[in-house]
Amino acid sequence: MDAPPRPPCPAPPAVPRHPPPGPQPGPATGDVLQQIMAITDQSLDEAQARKHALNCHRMKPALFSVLCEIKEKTVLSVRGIQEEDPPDAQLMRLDNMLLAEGVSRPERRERRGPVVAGTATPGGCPNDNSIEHSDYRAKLSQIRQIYHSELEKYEQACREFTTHVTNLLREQSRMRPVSPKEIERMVGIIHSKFSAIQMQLKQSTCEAVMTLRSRFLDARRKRRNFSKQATEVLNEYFYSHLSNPYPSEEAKEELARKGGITVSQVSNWFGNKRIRYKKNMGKFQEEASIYVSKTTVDVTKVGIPGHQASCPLTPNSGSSGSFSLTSTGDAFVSLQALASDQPLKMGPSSQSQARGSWQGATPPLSITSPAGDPGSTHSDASN
DNA sequence: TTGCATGATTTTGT
DNA sequence: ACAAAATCATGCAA
Repeated sequence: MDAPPRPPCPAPPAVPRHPPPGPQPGPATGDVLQQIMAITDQSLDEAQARKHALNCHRMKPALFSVLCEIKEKTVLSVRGIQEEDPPDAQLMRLDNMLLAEGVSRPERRERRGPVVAGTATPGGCPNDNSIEHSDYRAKLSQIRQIYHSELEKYEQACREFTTHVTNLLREQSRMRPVSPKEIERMVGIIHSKFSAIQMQLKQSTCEAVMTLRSRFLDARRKRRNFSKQATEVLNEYFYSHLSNPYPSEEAKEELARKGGITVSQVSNWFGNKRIRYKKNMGKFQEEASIYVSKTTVDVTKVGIPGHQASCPLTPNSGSSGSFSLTSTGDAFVSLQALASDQPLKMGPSSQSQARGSWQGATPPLSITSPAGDPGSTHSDASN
């Protein structure tokens, strides 16, 4: 039982001399109650004086303790109903997302390169997305700023309101029983109300970030052509493995690293390339001759084909000896086939299931005449 | 403005 | 699950 603070009271008695109007319910308490009720009708000064007089009334302590007792009972019965709710899962989700998006943190000055771009790109892949990227960052920063300023506002308002209510309750505790616990509870209620508002803020911030993301980072909407470096690397691999243009996972990773693109982009590229090449080989004649001859030069420069270190990009189907020697020799195979104008034949083990569909498409390229008109030479192959 | 090139996604087949 | 095929949407040169 916590006794409420009592204001200092110099003179004990001083019972108001007002003659109570009407019939009296009790000798002294009725009188006091009447006076309390009348306070609201009086002027401020008069009420203040009356308040002081009541505070000093000899019955006040007794009355106060009765009030305390009654209140304790009612409050206990009320309090059992609603206790502090469990940590909100929704709020946690929002917090996590804001943290992940970098909105929760005040402001970070990180100057890191893109995630996909490896450090080992000698040609230096110019970040195609830099413009969009900075635009995105600017917008994100704007959102972050708004979020933080609003959050600060809410927090300040919450603090002010809490202080205000606390003071008010402390003030009132002189007149009615208000335990510190109750003040605490009230503060808790205020905080929960304000955190509900904060949650709304977080929610709308999340929505804004999502919209921004979809607008700026949707790769399909913001398609950028690959850098020359990337195209070069991919084409080199494609034409040097023309008989089996299915890079293994490791090969894809290496290609991605060399080209400064992602592995899935490599996969996409090969998917597109295979289908488009097959559809219209004539159109790719020139390109093919360029890359094949390029690889041939490389091969001659490197020396004996078949040396693993000379070309780490081995096709995934090259598990047996046949591919260990064709990693670079693939160009040779192609060349031989091209020279003899015959479709390429791979080892039986290396050409299974899906690859079969490619096998028939392997072109009888004639790189001996790169400038030759493709339409006349291979019009049959184009469909 | 238009048509083609090209990267990404979706659908379909195995 | 993976690849082919179809389709979408954008980039870019003429």
